[in-house]
Amino acid sequence: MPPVRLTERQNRVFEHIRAYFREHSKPPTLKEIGDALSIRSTNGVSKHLHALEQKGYIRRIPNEARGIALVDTGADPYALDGEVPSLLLVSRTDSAQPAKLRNRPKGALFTDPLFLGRADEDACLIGRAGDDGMSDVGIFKSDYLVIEEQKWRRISDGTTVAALIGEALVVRTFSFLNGRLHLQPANKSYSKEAYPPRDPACHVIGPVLSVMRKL
Amino acid sequence: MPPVRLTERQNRVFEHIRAYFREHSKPPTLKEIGDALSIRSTNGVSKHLHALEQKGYIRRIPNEARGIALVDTGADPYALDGEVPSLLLVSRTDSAQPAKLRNRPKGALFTDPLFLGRADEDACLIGRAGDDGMSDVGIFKSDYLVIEEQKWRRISDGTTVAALIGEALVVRTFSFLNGRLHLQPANKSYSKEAYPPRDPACHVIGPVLSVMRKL
DNA sequence: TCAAAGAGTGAAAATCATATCACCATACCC
DNA sequence: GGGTATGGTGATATGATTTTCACTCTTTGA
Repeated sequence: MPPVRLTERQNRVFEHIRAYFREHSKPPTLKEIGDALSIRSTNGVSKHLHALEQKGYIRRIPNEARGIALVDTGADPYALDGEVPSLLLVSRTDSAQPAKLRNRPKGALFTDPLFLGRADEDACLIGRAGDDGMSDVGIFKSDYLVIEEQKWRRISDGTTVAALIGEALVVRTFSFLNGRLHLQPANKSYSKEAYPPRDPACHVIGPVLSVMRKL
Repeated sequence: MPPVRLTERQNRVFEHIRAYFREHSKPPTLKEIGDALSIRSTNGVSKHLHALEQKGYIRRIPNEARGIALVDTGADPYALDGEVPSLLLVSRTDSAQPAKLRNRPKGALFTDPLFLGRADEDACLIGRAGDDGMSDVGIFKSDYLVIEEQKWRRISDGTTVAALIGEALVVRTFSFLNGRLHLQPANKSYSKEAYPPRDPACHVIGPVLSVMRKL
């Protein structure tokens, strides 16, 4: 069934919710909607929301503060313009799906060949450090990392690598001992971890070639 | 002030907020964060949020349900037009002849506009850190530094700057007090120095915009 | 004309969320 | 040993927000 038409007033309410979302990245309260549209009673607003929900424009979560969700089917802002990227800046990826690493890039950064060393440009990508586990060696959360994608078998012990652990991209010192991948943080307040090969909770992307930080 | 480092626990809280945002398009409540991280008291969560706010990772809106906002650190959609900026890599220069800084460059590095921020490309150059005076904040000897040339009078106190002291190019925290230029290292084993303006032994080049390191 | 449906008021009740208090424990540094 | 930072528990107070109830008014279509 096609979405039912909105009355003029209902459309105003709906548009205000979208505008509020754009500005605050969260839903408004009933009172805030009322203030904006000069509706003094939250109940008046509540009835509009009920109508919008019936007509399929929003979803409500009962008894929850700001429990309004847009049912948006619209196209997401794929702001990315396909330029001449040097290295892909990869987005958050789950360790269970490492193949998706290059899927939805956040962008691309021009990178001088100096920072790639001898590595093949096409094997390199850029990620951002997800924690401060290596802050003792000067690699901090959100630093930009030039990573050379490489199978863990070819990485020698003691190499600084980037790895996905769950949804986080972290930097660690790599070693392979007793049939397990060891990821050692430099910072002792972080804990050392070891995983069996092919554990979906852990994917070693490859050596970190360079680190870049915007101050 | 560069963003202060997060503890492992604080990082977990921060990452959970981001994950919640991705999934629900709105901020979580204190209780929801607590449930996810096994913190039974909302006060425990509250303290984490306070720390995250102090360190500049989030912003809180007092007395508001879900009053958490992520401080925009995302890749700036700086849809820059033209070429890839190529910055001069300067060579050793004596502080008494700062005008010679660009004279016999060692080379040039392609540098993504992201690392220049709003600075004018032509005012920027690249130098290499000459000592470990800022190793405590993750800037090490021989790191590549993107420096915006700027007169010291226009630099505000607390800015991280590059300066020539004798023949060495060093990174320090700048301040101007009692008619003297103060250069404060982050590392305690280095000594703080102060110079009168126009002392040939010291030339402040300008703010350090970015740091890059080949591993 | 009369009954829905839309739009709204005002207030109280119920629940959701945040803020604040006191107190405990561990680690680390001087 | 004392001070500070971190990471907690649990209770309670104070707001913030949503729900519900009773009632009014106008528009609209059969």
